[in-house]
Amino acid sequence: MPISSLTTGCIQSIMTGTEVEKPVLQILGTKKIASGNDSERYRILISDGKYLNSFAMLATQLNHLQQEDKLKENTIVRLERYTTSMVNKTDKADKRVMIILELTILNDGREVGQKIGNPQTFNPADAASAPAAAAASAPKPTMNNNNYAKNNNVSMNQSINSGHLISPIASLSPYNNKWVIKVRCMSKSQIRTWNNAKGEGKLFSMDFCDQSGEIRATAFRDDVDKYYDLIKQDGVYLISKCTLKAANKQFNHLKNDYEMTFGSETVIQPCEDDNDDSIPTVQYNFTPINRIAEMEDKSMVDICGVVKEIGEIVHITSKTTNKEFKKRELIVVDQSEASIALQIWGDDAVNLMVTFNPLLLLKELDSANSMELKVLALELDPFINSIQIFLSVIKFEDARTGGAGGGSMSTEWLSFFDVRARNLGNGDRPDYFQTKATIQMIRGQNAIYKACSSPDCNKKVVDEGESFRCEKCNITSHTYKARFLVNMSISDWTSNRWVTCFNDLVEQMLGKSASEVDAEIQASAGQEGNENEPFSKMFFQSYVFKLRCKVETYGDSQRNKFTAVAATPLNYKEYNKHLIGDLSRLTGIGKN
DNA sequence: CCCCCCCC
Repeated sequence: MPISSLTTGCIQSIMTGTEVEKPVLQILGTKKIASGNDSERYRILISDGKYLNSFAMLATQLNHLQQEDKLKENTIVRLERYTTSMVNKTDKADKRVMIILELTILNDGREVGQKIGNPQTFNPADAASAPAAAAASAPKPTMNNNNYAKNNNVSMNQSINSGHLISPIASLSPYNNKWVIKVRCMSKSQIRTWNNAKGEGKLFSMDFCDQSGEIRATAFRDDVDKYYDLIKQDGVYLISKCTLKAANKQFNHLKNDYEMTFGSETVIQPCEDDNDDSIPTVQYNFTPINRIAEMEDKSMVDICGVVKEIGEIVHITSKTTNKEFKKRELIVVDQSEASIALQIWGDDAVNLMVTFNPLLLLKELDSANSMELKVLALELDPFINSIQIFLSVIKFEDARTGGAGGGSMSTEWLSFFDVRARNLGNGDRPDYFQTKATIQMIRGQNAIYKACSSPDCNKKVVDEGESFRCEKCNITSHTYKARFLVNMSISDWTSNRWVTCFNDLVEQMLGKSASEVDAEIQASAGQEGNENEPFSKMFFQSYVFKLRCKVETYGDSQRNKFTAVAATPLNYKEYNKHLIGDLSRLTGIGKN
């Protein structure tokens, strides 16, 4: 590879505001800028052979280059994209810094082996006296047609801009409050309230991006009302006068050392053109679903998949905080032919259906061909809105162990033998596992109970003959709601257990509602010994049971109580895949 | 100024 020649003298043009397209420069050094936390930023000493520029920074998305040691001394690079920004220093003149957004390495530092030319530190004061010389020696600098750079020169709305140029997110810091950023909203949270020792209030936060990076912003209290409806996902905004502070990396995974807070001074102006392609849309880095199990707990992943199953909205009351939650679970599959349960909480779970087309999505169940999935996910229009949800950065709970908090499809396969051998059910929290099992026996007696007729209450009522009293709702009604609560003995390949199966699962397995069965039983009242008959359809059916077990104490005896939380009809293709996986793990034969 | 992330 011949050594590339540098764009001699271009630093003068760049640092005085003239844009040079794709300049070729030599790196003479890199330096990590001290920062208060584990996020890094690198300053680069860069040369055009004539001038040195030490006010160049690497956009954080390029940090990997430094970490991979690709920016060694003497390396020659071509800047594919960069931007400059005026940094205001109160005691001195404004200073221009250069932020490198994208570069190509032309020659390795060792290959070049030396500093090219005898570059001198560029001094803007000198430039004023001799501007022509450098421009003449540069190989035809042309105006940079890069959109981002162009935007820097667009005359912005004076009301917020006060004549300042658009700054890249990467240049924001707590020491600089004279800036306007032009950003796209990548995501917006729900409104959340808090109530603690320090007081109460509400907030929402949103993540913004531009070409240089990303940053989180949070609005509190009155600002929530002011801005919540204004900020829309994918919208482009001009924003100024926020407070910056160090980002708390524990909760904020964006690539930025800082995060910002809206205040009374803050000005936000929506841009007319949300399609402005100078401001990037959300960038994804997809992880195949079958790799998630290998990742560290609580890792952040982007996934690209389609919905295989859509759960109902479930209302939950937290046992620790007594707070009400709404949840919906989706099963998502991707090209890796793996699936994972995706939990969607709060209003997101409710609003999901609005843009959802369950028919189209469910169609994938039958033609689960990995090649087709990709095309459908990316190109079928009705998918796009819903798919966006999965494309977003999604936090999966412990997908590996299937223990507390695991998604249903990531639940560990364990036999009843394993469960006993591992002493499961003895912890503070219940244990979850799944096994393929066949229903051997069903206890028909008391398989249906009379539940409170209020829609959200399933509590067993006190039967007062003519009326039914719910002690939870404190109401008495003349009607009740029949619900299943079935005990059945199920057997896997190692052993059998009595498990409790709640209403929805039994209705699903039986294809009949508890009310229908209740009516049948009433109609044939008096016939003894036929209690199991209504359930005969379920006998000897096999399912993949997802089970919860927890040791409970009854008087002075303890018993491991098993409850079915899901029963999926056997999909032999999938189950065989699991068995083949076990075989290859056990024997080392097969997969790599 | 939040920082909770729930449940079966």
